[in-house]
Amino acid sequence: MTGLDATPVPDRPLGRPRATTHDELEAVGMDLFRRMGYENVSVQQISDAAGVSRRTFFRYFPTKSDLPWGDFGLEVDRLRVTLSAVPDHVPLMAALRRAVVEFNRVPAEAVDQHRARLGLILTEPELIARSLLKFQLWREVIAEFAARRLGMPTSAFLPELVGEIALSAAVAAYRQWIPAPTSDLPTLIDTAFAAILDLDGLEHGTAAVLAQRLARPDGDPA
Amino acid sequence: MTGLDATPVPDRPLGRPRATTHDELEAVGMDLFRRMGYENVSVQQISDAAGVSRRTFFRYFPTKSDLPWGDFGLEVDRLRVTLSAVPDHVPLMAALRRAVVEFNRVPAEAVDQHRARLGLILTEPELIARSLLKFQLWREVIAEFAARRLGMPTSAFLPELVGEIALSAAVAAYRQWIPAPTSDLPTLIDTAFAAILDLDGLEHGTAAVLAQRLARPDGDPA
DNA sequence: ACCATAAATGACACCCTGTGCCAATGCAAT
DNA sequence: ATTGCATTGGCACAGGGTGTCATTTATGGT
Repeated sequence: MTGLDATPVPDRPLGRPRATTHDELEAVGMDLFRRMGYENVSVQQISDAAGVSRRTFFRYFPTKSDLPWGDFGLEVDRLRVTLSAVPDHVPLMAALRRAVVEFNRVPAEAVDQHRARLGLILTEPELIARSLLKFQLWREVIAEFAARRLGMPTSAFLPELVGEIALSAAVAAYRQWIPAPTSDLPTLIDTAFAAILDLDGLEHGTAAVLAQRLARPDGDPA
Repeated sequence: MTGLDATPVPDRPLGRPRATTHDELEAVGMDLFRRMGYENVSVQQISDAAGVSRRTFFRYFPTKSDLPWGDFGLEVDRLRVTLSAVPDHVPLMAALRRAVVEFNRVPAEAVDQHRARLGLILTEPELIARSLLKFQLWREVIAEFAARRLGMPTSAFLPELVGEIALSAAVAAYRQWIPAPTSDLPTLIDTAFAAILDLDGLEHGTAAVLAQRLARPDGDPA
């Protein structure tokens, strides 16, 4: 050290260097899950494949079922930021619709990986169970926004209901998207919101219109 | 037995008599949960308290987290029967609204117990997780009905979405009802449906009307 | 009375997840 | 070299859940 340049936070401040990363464990784990099925892979196997002890795995992920979720907290923050930037003149449901649609727009090259992730999450029973816990954060962000708009506390009935509804739209769209490689997730979600905003119309022709919209190749002339 | 009456299926056809029942295990378990907290009670403790081996517990319930659900499959069947009896001229959402409201009407003397159950289910993380699996059956029944009405397969987008929406209404209502001993569950659920059917109106006065409706003591002059 | 049959129980062994605890490791600064 | 420190790995342990098998407790026939 020549002692001139100040490196107050030199990326590894102190102590023994890490033996792995969240990303590596996640990659190794997802690979094993895809090849052998989620419940046929033990944490021991993942740890071995990553060259790390079982104990260390649990220092990076609180649970085996957290693996497929990546850093979901960050994603949720992204949604919160998006919503906080919405101008006041945009109606509540329109704002949510747009925000949720954009939240689920993934780069073309990441689509397959994302589908695999969600497919696992909404297929494997243990992960389905876990998803409700994870999505609580997401719902909370929606509820906060609705609460601001309606002038109520976040925990009030209507904000929480709006959070549930938005999540319903997303999850229903996920379920359709996962097994259909040609479908477009943002379009599905937008359609879900359209349906929700005209539930009473479904029996009177709206359903047919929406179904036709989904049948089109990709463009979304709404 | 004087030996005259024919009993072709005498309730216990053969073999060693059962040492316990679902109801007994459930009662014993729920009592322990209430006094010590769900996660502080082991299956061993429940089994001991019921005078049965741990192994036998798992012959009656597949999981510790299934205990608070009673015979949910039967409840779901009840909902299915209700819906199948709805005349064709009743609009889709009106039928669901009514059916879900009635499904959640419990006799006055069972209210406290039911609240305790749901409170546990929607409070304890492990049980929250389990709830999604359980409610899948419930959602499926709603989706079946919507599918019939819309002339689509049950697994189509819109029927599944309607199932999600109905569940949202119920769950949001549960969450408000649990910590509020004076609130009325059917009224909350009915209000949730009212809100869902007029989401765009929430910002323009509907929210206030609904909130006021809930503030009233009990009667439901809709 | 006796014996076959059948269903449920209990005991045991086992694997897995998740956690607390502590000594060993590897790197940086002194 | 020594010290400081975060991370690792090993170990023991509680608890959930499952497969297996001998044992128990009834019924029904002879």
